[in-house]
Amino acid sequence: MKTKSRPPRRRAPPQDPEATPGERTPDRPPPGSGPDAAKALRSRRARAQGARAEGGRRRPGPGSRRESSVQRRLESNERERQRMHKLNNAFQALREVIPHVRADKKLSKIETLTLAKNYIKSLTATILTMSSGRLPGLDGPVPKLCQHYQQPQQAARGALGASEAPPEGHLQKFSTQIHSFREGS
DNA sequence: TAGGCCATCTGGTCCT
DNA sequence: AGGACCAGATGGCCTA
Repeated sequence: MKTKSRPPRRRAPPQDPEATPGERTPDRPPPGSGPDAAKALRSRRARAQGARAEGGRRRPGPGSRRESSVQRRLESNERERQRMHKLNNAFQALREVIPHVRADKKLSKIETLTLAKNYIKSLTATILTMSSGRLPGLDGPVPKLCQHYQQPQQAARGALGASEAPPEGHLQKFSTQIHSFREGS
């Protein structure tokens, strides 16, 4: 897909904080309408959505109160932006420690998470394999790691009836995934 | 042009 | 009460 990282984009100028989402694009139906609305109302998300769909624009109070609420919204937007920037920095830090083949191709977020998960699994499997190889004088943290990973996971497998890949399977899966990402699938 | 990915805005809810 | 978190909505950019 993407072959190179893009420069940071600047979004369109901020919307009027008093405008409801439905007002932004008249060509899309307001959220919460349609056959799924009744079911969705039960969830927390849907309740929020429903409130928005009502289009109930709060009557702004006197000028100063309106201004302060606009100000609060802008501050809140800024905090949210900062929060997302921190999240993106964390994603970037994660990308930098995951080995992948195409250094010029920026991993997407979902690719980063998926590769990281399988990378951790493969490293864990490697450690477990090595530590079961009767290394002399090995009584440090590795046997503890063995216990930590083997016991709960076996218990969980038993409980869920799930079939987990053998240790070498993780490495295989990770390597396969790297190559599939390289090929852009 | 469609689809994927992303940044940003937004309002509800949770947490301190 | 105020900030953090969350997820839906929206629109821009890019590639196939």
